[in-house]
Amino acid sequence: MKKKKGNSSEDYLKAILNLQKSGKNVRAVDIADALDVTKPSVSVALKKLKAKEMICQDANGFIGLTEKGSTLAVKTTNKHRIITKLLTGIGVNNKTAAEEACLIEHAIGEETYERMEEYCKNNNM
Amino acid sequence: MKKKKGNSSEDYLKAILNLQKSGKNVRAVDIADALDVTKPSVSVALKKLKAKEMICQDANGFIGLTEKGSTLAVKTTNKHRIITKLLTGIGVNNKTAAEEACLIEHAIGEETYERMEEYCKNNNM
DNA sequence: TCAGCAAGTTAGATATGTCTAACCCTTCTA
DNA sequence: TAGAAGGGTTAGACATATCTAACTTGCTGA
Repeated sequence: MKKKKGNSSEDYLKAILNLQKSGKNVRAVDIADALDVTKPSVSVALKKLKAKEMICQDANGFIGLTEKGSTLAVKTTNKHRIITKLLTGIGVNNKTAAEEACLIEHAIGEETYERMEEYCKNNNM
Repeated sequence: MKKKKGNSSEDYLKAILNLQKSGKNVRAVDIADALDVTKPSVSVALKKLKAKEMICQDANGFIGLTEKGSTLAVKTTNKHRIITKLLTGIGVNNKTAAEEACLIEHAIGEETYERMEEYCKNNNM
């Protein structure tokens, strides 16, 4: 990942979910690499996610999503996927679409997300 | 306007352009009302816009857009309009579409904006 | 004429998120 | 076994945007 900084909690959760899918134990450094931020940034962000009971971290530093965190991570990931799909659908290149979807996903609410899902379904996207 | 805060320079320019269109002289308080922020917030924002030569303010406090500011304001307004159109096009209600377009417009670049324009044109939106 | 109000500004604080510097631990290795 | 290397955390600073409090200025009305 690159350029645009200023990640939100959801970006961190999304990254954690993504790393988990790759099968390895997730550590803070992995997240730092994935989001292209420094370790302290991750450390601070994880502290907040713990306070919100979104993640848990064991004695070895391995990070896991709680029920709550997982739900939000999945939701955010789905939003991201749908927005990317819509953008590429109108001709935006894949790379740009994925990057901008990352920013747009924080701007859209439940209603818009649902309309987007319907739109994709109705248009076989 | 309501809810979501954290306006960018572009939001202020857009508001100024919008107020100008209504035909009255634009003052800082008008912007504060339009964006639902306090006078100090506007004062600080305007100072930055002046530093970037986006606006000018006469002895009476009346605010005008410079060539540079006007160009950006128009561009941003167009972005906003197109995004709103696309959102309502997939079934999002007008109010939500307008509010979210305000946030999304800062997330999309030139390429995406052009693709959106083309899409609207090709679909008679 | 003087009090009061509207408009604009500055100062100081809060909230996010990021960075560098520095420090603590643990494990690996020469 | 001592030092390097890797992982994690804290402290302190910067940038952005917002707010409240307080001050200045100018106009208006009794």
